[in-house]
Order: sequence, then C-alpha cells, then structure tokens
Amino acid sequence: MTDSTNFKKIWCMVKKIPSGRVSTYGEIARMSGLPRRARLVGTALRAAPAEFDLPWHRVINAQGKISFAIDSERFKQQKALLQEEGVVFRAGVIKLEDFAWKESCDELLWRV
DNA sequence: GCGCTGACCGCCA
DNA sequence: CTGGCGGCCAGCG
Repeated sequence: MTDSTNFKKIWCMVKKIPSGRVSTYGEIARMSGLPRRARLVGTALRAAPAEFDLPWHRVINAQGKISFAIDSERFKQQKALLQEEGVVFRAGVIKLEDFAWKESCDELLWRV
C-alpha cells in the first residue's frame, strides 16, 4: 500500500470529474478512500505524467479557489481551461455545488 | 534516518 | 473577510 496505488486511485477519480464541473482536493481524497489526505491529491497531480490527460484543472481547493499563486502561469492556465468549460468565477471564486459521480474506479483498480 | 516543503483542510479568533 | 494552528504525510534533498 506504499507504492503508487494511491496515486492511481486519485488519478482515476479526477478523470471522472465531468467537464464544466469542479471538485476539491479533499473531496477527491475522500472519494478515493483516503480521507484527510487532500495534500496527497496535490502531490499526485503534480506527479501525473502529461500523457494521462487528466482534467487536473477541475480540482480546486475547498474555498472554491485555484491553489496557485494568482500571478503564476499555472493559475492563468487553469482559469482559462475552466472558463472554456463554462465554469463561472465570481470575484475569483467558484461556487462549489454538491454532485456525485455515478461511475466507480473498479475497472481501473483491478489493473493496479 | 531527518528536516523541510507543500496544487490541503477544518476550526477558531 | 483575514490569519494562525494543528493535523496530514509523500517526496526530496
């Protein structure tokens, strides 16, 4: 359980966030069976190879804000991607709404 | 092995 | 609203 299994679970959950919606680090952690490990989600996204094409931009923090410095490239990129999907910012904040994925990560998990 | 650094979070002042 | 604190713990010197 110390290998990259956790990363895979996290990547799998992130991949399921629908376009135009967002989720939080903490939420992804919980849904991946890793409660209280929001930081690990950030670590996993940072380590994720670009080829995975994960919708990493759909993951924001629990305050509805992007977790990058306001003037960083990453910040601008994430904001742009979200706006392309129709995500609305009000004073730099995204309104968090509850929603649930229907799919699980079983298919990917047995591969791990 | 050890200390430091986070793409975090909830709680309280 | 902002700020601090403790909890969390994998990665990287």
